[in-house]
Amino acid sequence: MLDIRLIREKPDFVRERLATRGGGDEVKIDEVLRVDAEWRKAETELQQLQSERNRLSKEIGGKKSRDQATEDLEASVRKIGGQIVDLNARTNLLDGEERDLLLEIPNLPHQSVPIGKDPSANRVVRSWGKKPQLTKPADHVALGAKLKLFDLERAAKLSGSDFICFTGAGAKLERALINFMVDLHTREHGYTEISPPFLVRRDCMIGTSQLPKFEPDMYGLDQNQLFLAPTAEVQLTNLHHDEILRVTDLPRKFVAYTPCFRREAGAAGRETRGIIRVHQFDKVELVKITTPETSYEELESLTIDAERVLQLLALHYRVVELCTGDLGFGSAKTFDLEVWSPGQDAYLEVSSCSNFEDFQTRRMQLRFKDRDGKNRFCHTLNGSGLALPRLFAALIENYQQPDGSVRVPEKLQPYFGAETINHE
RNA sequence: GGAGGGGUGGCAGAGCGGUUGAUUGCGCCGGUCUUGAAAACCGGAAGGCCGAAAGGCCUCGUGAGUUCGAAUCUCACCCCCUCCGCCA
Repeated sequence: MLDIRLIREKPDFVRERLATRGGGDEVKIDEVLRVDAEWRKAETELQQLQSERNRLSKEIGGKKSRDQATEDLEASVRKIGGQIVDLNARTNLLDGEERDLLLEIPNLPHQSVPIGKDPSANRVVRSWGKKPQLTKPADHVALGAKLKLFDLERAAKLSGSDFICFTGAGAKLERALINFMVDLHTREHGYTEISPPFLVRRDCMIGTSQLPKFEPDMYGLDQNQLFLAPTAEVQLTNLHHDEILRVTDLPRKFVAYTPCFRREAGAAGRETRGIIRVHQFDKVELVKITTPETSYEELESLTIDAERVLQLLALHYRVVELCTGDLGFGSAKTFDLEVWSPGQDAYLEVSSCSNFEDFQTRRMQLRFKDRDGKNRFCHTLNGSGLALPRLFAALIENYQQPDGSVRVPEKLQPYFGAETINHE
């Protein structure tokens, strides 16, 4: 949520920054300002009446204690009371309207973000490793079938299309990757491991800005008013919502492995083959809660923490800085990690590392007391570290051998318990 | 599913119709003392909104009600906890 004061003071600046996203959201600013002006007018009027009531009530109290008549005063207060009720209803209505509008406006891109309409304007900031030399590489679907690593047909029996059922060595590889990543981030990168619930309340989903705008993409349990979390970002970022943290407690760094649930309503055919885009997938997520002063350094280090997974697995990847038009709703700046997929002959997004600045914390009232004793909104960041199905796919494609087996990366062998994955 | 208890400032915990936006303890910040720290002592600070400012307003889970006046009384809702039952 944007700061209403910023919108009041620099509406042109806000409009201009929003326009760089290309979503047309800048037109909402006029509406917000109109409602805000109306609300403030009503609020001021309301406060004057309340002030008057307080003054008269105090006077009544004084007179009563001296046994003096108060009928006239009481009548006046009653009259003011009626006006207050009406005006209060109005300010509440306007206030709610204003908040609803603000909740649907995306974050402002950071000044450093390249301007652009679509992914073609994204900027590759670095790449690591190189593509493996493979002649006619099989893609993960073929490899998975041959080695019986997952079974999409059987998954469909259970849950419908676009679900994965890992099997045998595939299930074990998935589990090995999870443990490998969580251990790495806890032992070497200083994150605290969390194992959160997978169902979350509506207000948490609003806090991290999946709602209200993206409700059609979410799985919800109407009966219980709960949602299946689409990413552990929701749980980890909301851990401290409605709190005032001490500055000495920051930054907080969390890592969690969780399944993630996405309806992806209307997702098109592109990039959906095999296990690349599914309704449920596992992910190891990194979240940081920081002060505003350090959040951009923390974004750099968070990205590097995620990259480290790919480096240790010796997988070629590149880091892409998203342009304004490709930025997620709440993000001010994002680096995507894209791993090389020989089978797709393309790069696959396996992580999205973003700084949300105070966009989420303003929604969820997450603050810290700074060294001057002033309460300020924290900054929040998150990134996958990493998303599993795509990492899985890239891994087996990159490590496939001429004989049809898959070699297990050295660092993963202690977790997997073998050096290769062979035919049964 | 059944029965009960409770939601107050960073935390714990008083207050139960009128200078109580709130006693106190812990924690926190500043100071004195100390080589430094601890202890002790003194002092400071709830959150938010409107306003250029002066100042004003709101908030004791949320909303409505009673009242001249509500943290305090009534009702509804939300949330948390305990016990019993069922269950992994």
